[in-house]
Amino acid sequence: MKIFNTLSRQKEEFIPLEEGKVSMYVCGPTVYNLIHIGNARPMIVFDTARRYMEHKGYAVNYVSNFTDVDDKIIKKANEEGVDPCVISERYIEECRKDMQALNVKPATTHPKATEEIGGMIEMIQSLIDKDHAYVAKDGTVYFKTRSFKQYGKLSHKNLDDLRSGGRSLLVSGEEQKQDPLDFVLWKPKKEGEPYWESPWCEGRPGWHIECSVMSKRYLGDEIDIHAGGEDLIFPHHENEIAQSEAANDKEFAKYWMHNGFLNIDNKKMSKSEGNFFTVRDISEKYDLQVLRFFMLSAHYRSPLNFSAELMEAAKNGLDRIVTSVANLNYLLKNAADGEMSEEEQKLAEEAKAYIAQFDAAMDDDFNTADAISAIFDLVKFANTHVSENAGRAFVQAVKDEIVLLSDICGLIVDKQEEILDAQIEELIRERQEARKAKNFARADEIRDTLAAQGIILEDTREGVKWKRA
RNA sequence: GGCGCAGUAGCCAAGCGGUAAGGCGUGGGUCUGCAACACCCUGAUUCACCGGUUCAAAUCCGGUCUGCGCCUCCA
Repeated sequence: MKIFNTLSRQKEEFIPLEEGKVSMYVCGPTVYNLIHIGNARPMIVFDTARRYMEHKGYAVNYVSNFTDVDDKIIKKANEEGVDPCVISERYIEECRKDMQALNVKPATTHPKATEEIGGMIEMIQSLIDKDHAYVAKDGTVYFKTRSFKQYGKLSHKNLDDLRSGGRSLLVSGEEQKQDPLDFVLWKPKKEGEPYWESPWCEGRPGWHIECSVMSKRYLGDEIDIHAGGEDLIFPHHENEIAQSEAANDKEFAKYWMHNGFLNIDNKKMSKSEGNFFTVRDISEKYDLQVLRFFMLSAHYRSPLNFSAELMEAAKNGLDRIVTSVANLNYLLKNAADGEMSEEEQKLAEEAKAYIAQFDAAMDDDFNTADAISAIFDLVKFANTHVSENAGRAFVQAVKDEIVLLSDICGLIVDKQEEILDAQIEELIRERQEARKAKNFARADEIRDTLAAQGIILEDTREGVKWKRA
């Protein structure tokens, strides 16, 4: 299995620290609002990577944090006149709901920054002790960027370039930095802000230190994979490396994975542009499986454009897979028991090639776009070779294969049959009677009535099938 | 200014040295009371452009044009 490593800017063979195990940390959202569809991309993409590694037999220890102390959370809390934790708790809950609808597996651990303050103080102190950090007059603690020789190795920047860059890196109130590139580890509280006691001042942690500490606590000093959006490469991940490696004297993460950005109608998503969508917004119009399918239809490192048309196309594409599985379920009802025929065995063997095709795509830096094409090839195979004459064992085998591959992508394609209420059942029955009597006007009328309720009827050779719009 | 990414059919998107996957859409056909589903057929002599390397290039090298990202909170 190969993974593109931002550190080397190359695909590298994945070799875990410990055989059969993967430790993975994914930077999670700051919970000051409902998550937007841009937040959803890393969640979906890295959840898929996790699922694939689990499919390959790795035990994956997957950690993803919630940043629950931050300026934006405090701002929102002040607006609503509530405690910041009311805001963060609320949006953590909402985020969990969205993740569930997106079929993103809960992480092994979802640490919260505010519950890890002790560890942060400890790490900051050890950085001070090692002369990698210093305390300013007002109690702010800064990381001494120049003290970490490899600073810039992830983002491939060198300190002097950063320095001479077009703008001044000195922000107001930060004149006390020894170097403009130094960044905050701990900052003093301001009026009305939540704070914690520390050896330096009452205050709160800087953003970067959180992830270093949570990763260390739940996964250890060295981990296999650290992932997040590409915008986090600099400065967030660069700073994490500096903190962790300076404090632990070990290589922080072996593989760094970054997903590309999601654009809306070819523009960066932003509230001011009015092209801002939350996951919740999308869920009002689509099953979120469609969003997931859409995001996996491109490579995770490529920029991805989002638009209404593209979502429609994604919906139709996903439907093709779902319909195929529904058909197989249908065939399963009346299929004959017993061994597979010789021809079926041969075909079943042939079908296994699609798994290999899928795996080969995923082994190549999680090429989900290519992997999905293997699923489509399999669907075509099923639609072509599995008929009403097929035996149960064969139908089941093909279905299991589609479901397996879809499941690795986190796509739910085996829809459980819902029980319709009696009234609708009766209408469907009445329509069958009407069709038999060649009263097509009445039959179509019933079909239209049900369609208005979001129930689409399809007449197949085996009988009437229905699905939700 | 520094660092980096991308340009493949109407749209989306793989391929990254051996002669263009897949999906959506379009049009035609089979099936069907009709519709839907499904299946078959329908598409790039060509991969932004110009040079070069090679027996061979969408794939490598150089240049041009266009679009984009990061360098500041941001997935």
